Amino acid sequence: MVTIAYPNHARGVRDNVVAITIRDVARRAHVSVATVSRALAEPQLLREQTRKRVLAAAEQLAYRPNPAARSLITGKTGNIGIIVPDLDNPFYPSVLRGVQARAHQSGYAVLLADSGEDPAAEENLVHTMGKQVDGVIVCAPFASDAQLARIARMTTLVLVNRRLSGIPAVLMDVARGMRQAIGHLAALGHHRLAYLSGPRQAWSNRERRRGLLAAARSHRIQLVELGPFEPKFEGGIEAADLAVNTGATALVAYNDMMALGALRRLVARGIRVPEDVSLVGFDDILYAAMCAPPLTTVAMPMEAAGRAAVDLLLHQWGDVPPSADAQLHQKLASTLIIRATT
Amino acid sequence: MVTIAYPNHARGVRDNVVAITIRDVARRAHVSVATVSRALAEPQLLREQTRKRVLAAAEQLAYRPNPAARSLITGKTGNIGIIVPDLDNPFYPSVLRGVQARAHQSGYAVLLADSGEDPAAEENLVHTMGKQVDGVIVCAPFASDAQLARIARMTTLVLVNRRLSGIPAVLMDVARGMRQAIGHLAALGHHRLAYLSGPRQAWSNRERRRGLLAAARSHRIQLVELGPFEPKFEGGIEAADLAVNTGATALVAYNDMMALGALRRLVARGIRVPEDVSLVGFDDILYAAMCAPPLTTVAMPMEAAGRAAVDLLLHQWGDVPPSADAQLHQKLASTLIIRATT
DNA sequence: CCGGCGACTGAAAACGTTTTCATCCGCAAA
DNA sequence: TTTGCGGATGAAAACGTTTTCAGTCGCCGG
Repeated sequence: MVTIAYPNHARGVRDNVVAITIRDVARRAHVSVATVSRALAEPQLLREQTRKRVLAAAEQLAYRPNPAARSLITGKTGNIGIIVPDLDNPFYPSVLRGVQARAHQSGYAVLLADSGEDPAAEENLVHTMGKQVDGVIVCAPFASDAQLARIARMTTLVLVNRRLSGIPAVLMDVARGMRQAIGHLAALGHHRLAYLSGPRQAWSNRERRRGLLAAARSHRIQLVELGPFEPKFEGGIEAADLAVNTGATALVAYNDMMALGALRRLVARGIRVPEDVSLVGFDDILYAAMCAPPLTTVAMPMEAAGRAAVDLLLHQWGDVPPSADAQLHQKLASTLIIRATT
Repeated sequence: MVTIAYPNHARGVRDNVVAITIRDVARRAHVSVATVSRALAEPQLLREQTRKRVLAAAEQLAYRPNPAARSLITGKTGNIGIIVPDLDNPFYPSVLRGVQARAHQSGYAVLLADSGEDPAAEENLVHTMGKQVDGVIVCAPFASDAQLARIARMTTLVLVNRRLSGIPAVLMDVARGMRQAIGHLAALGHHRLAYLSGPRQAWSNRERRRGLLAAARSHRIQLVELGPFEPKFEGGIEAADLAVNTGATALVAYNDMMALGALRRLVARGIRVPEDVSLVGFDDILYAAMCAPPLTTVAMPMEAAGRAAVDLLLHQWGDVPPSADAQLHQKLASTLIIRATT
């Protein structure tokens, strides 16, 4: 009789690997499971000799605690969730990057969800993540205040780019960047500019618009508002077509994607940038520096925002308030980056 | 005596919400916990009357099973992990998007990790994710075969853009796109072209190079290979500078980021694209369509790859072989997208 | 010599599920 | 009437940890 050995991958690969538990380590180190647990979590409670013995045993067996079992009893998961509206917008991968880096650095894993810009989905996702995470970072330009408040009642929450009373948030000081931008434009001699608006309901659009209005007033610059447009390349194209008829000599777009669309459309129509029309974007996504001509834009510290969001979570947990500033709202500065479209 | 009510966020917000368990539901429905469990997992085992009663109770209490407890006993987590080398490269957010969409659709959550292009980190991350996930999707251009094999022994694994015997993978048929690209270039009258190489060790670079060699030979086109360069915008700039001296009339870049860099550099040096030099990229990232002139590129089905990767995981688990093709390696077609740089 | 204290360790409970096994019931077949 | 059987349900074990509580031991002060 011949036994045929199947290649590993024919069956569930790891089925042959019997998971090794805390009990195995205990047995090998001749101690109780409690001692093993302590050796890993609170080494100072153990005699040097015992601790070493346990640690050695754990090492030899390549022991890894089962997170489910641990989570079951501690109520902590060691995970943080992040919900983004649209991974296609380069803005979000950037904050994601910051989140993921800081989280791993603090020993947390990251659960990602893409809401597809649907506020209802956002709330659902939080439900689904529910007990899987210790807290959630939410980028939700479209969710209503009520929805966010409900979410905050279910889990520890940090908002990104959205201010809501009582909920910790990472905000970006658009006013500052906007002042710089308008000042820059005014210095170049522009008197009339058009704002290419993003979605009306988007919190950040309202915020940027507000900053723009204030800055324009103080510089006595005429302001035309166009839109709303889809906050994407296509939206920018559409916006540019409308903008050329307004007599504006400078365009400020809701975000870089739109600015890029506008730029391309203007060039296609034979309008020179920046000679005929100046253009300013928002965000400073990677590609802003890569297009031709490179885009003048107000840089948002996206990665820093991601890190700050994680810090705010840690802070709420009293885990490790890494930067000791106990602010409810963390405000990050935005800066105008002058390139070649102005 | 006056009791001061602290605002919710001053303490752990959800501490006041006592988690409701399967026992609460059982009590309210006047059944045992076993019955509740069955009502949710195997409804057909219960009398209609009982089932309804339990479901109603669960609904009223807004009961959510504790995933940790469930995972502890079933050994399944309902999570899948994905490891990407660099979120800054728009390629990966795109596959991430596909992964996340398909995963959620199948009831799985997604754990994300960014390895920072460090193969050692990749292996570590898999360890860390370990029992947190049921399987892992890995985009690891730099990891060694041995490393990947080790990983495959620890968990269910699917590779993206990397072929390794015995490990399920999602591959992209670069040869096809490459043939189209070279055919296109040949038809335009090019006789001598330069390949702007990406990192030598990167599996996909070797693959693309191989496809290019074959295609060039069959079209009797001279080929100059430059590099390796950093597979980023800056690398493209560097590459362009070198390429202009080779007498090549067409450039094929390892990826779009490099192509974009090259494009910008060529234009900056007064070299007209495509009149003086043609340029072909790889990937079809979002920006490829947005730059000026829009980039001709070989489109990789990134989002589809993400979805396919999840399918391969499901398939290994026998969970729901959604598309019934039981292939070990899923090969997705790449297609030349002709825009304005050729 | 005794009482007590501090340092160290073990036994066992607890976390919230799923799953096995046993029980109960009604009904059809003998 | 008995026997057996299948369907519906419950009791309890099990999953792998952490944590509480109760020891045991050596030593110091009285």
